[in-house]
Amino acid sequence: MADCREKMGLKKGPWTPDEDQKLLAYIEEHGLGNWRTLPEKAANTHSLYTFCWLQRCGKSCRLRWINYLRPDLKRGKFSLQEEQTIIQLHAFLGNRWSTIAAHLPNRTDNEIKNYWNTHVKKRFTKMGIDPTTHKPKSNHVVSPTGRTTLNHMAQWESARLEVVTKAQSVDVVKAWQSVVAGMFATSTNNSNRIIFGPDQSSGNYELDSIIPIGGNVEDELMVGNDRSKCQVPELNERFDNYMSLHDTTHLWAAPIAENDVVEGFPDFLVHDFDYQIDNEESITV
DNA sequence: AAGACTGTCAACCGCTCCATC
DNA sequence: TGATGGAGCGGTTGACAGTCT
Repeated sequence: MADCREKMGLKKGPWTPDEDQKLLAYIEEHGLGNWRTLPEKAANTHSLYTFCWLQRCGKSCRLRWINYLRPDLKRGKFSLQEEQTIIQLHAFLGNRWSTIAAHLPNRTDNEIKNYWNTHVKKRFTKMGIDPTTHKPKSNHVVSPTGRTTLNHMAQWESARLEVVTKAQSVDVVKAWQSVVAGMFATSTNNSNRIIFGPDQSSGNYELDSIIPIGGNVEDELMVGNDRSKCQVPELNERFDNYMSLHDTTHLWAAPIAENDVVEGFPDFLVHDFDYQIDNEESITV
């Protein structure tokens, strides 16, 4: 494939400012359209910036535009809010970077993916939390009280819960909470609750296209009368993960003993966040 | 000072999805 | 209804910068 492209005279590797200019000029003039034929069109256009051929495949052009040239892109360090949103959404959606990116305005899926892999994933691993499942690793070293690692988790969880309360604009978070609430609701009054339902067109339960519908929890989600089981397998799994974190509350909510350090991790301090979490009192849920 | 190591991120690759014919 | 091709996605790579020894 690459050889074929090279034979066709198409270039790969880092983009030059000149190439960026040509691509921008073309998009400004013609708008976004057929990526595959764009380089040919750009090359044939008698615009100011097309004296030279844009020797890139359409795919490369699309990527360059989406990840770098788009004018609405927000570049630079992720804010605390953004990071927490990513963690929250990842717990629910997994590696669906494009879906996660859709909830972070002006950030690209590639950027989020990179951030996850280079920052968050590493931190989770250090905390003894499996970054894939968001569950504590079973073989992670803990103190004899079993409390310390959980304390770190608790602080992360505390921050996470904070964003749950703050990030009301993130509809997936809201919807997720709605499901969690719905699963344990005993009231018959469901009129104001958001409920997941099948995609209207396909009839499938699709996490990418979660839509609030009216109706009854039992009809749309539950398996028989069992409120602990959802008809969406992936949602069940994610919900289990969510609950597994909460299940530890009775352990880590207890007062922390002094000098309670993680064995084998002397440098593993109160928390290893890049950001500050106020204090340990905030742990209680 | 220099080589080794590590972290970051832009870009690529291969695959799937989906629209069109 | 199957074939085809374009768009988009997620995993991976590699270049480069920064840090360590």
